[in-house]
Amino acid sequence: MPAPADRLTALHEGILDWFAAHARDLPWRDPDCPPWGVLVSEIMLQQTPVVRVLPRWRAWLERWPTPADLAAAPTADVLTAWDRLGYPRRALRLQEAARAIVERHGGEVPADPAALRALPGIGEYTAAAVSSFAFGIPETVVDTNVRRVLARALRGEALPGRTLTRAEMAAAHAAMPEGADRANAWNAAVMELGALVCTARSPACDRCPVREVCAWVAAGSPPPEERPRGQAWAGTDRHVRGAVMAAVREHGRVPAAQVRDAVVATGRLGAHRPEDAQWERCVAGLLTDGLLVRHDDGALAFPG
DNA sequence: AACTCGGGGCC
DNA sequence: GGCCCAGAGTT
Repeated sequence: MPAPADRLTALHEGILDWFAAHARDLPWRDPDCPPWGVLVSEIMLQQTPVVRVLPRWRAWLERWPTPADLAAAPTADVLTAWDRLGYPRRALRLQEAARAIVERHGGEVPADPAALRALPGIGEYTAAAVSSFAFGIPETVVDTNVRRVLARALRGEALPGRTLTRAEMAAAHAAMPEGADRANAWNAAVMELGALVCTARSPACDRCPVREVCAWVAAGSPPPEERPRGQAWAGTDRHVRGAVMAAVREHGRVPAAQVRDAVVATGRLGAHRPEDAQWERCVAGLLTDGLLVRHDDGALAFPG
């Protein structure tokens, strides 16, 4: 196994060359894609796989090609267009961000990571990603793919820890190659390697360009440690909230007396039948979150 | 640091 | 059925 500095050099060459040959042809990577398209893609890709984002992203950019277009749209249209991408509050934040871009930045997506970070729904990852991918500013981009690739290649760990630490960010920054162009390519390349080869469950090490210098492979590819159970799904508030949103998407407006029947009729609840308290908690939460409004007659609908 | 917040496809 | 996915915001 090489010394750390040599390993880093080998990783740079191996991953950058691999990316040049194997990168997916994603529309938001097109040099002609405007920063707005990159921003929309990053929001949609938060916790949602590429294959599900692609069709929604195309329709979105065609319908709202600039921040000003989205800022002026009825929020109900925005939520409907979000469709089933999940976490619909992201759609609200994206429209709020578009309005802030119009008000604070003259309608142009800002390049500065701090200005991006100040927009609704944009955290440390997304701010860095937009700066790097849309504007060529070599910020340190660390998503779940980057965390996993670096955990394996540099530290020999099967999977990264539960939360991103400052030490991990510093290590990711230190691992970047010199030069803005190479650093920006590196950001995309490590993510792509994690998405296509160095995957969470069944990494394709036989196709990996850097298996010779990977600390995890060198250690014999030890299995990950037991991790605490993730959130359950069936019957949770998230499940019920999603079904309520689906009912409103399908009908546009759901009379108060028909809410439960309409939601059950979506088929999304399976066999689960919420208790009164859960119905009320979920609808109240959606109203509080601004994802629904209640009309004077009690009917539920999307806002605006 | 731990929690909530969708949804679908795959093992 | 559990697990994972280009995370963010709140507590």
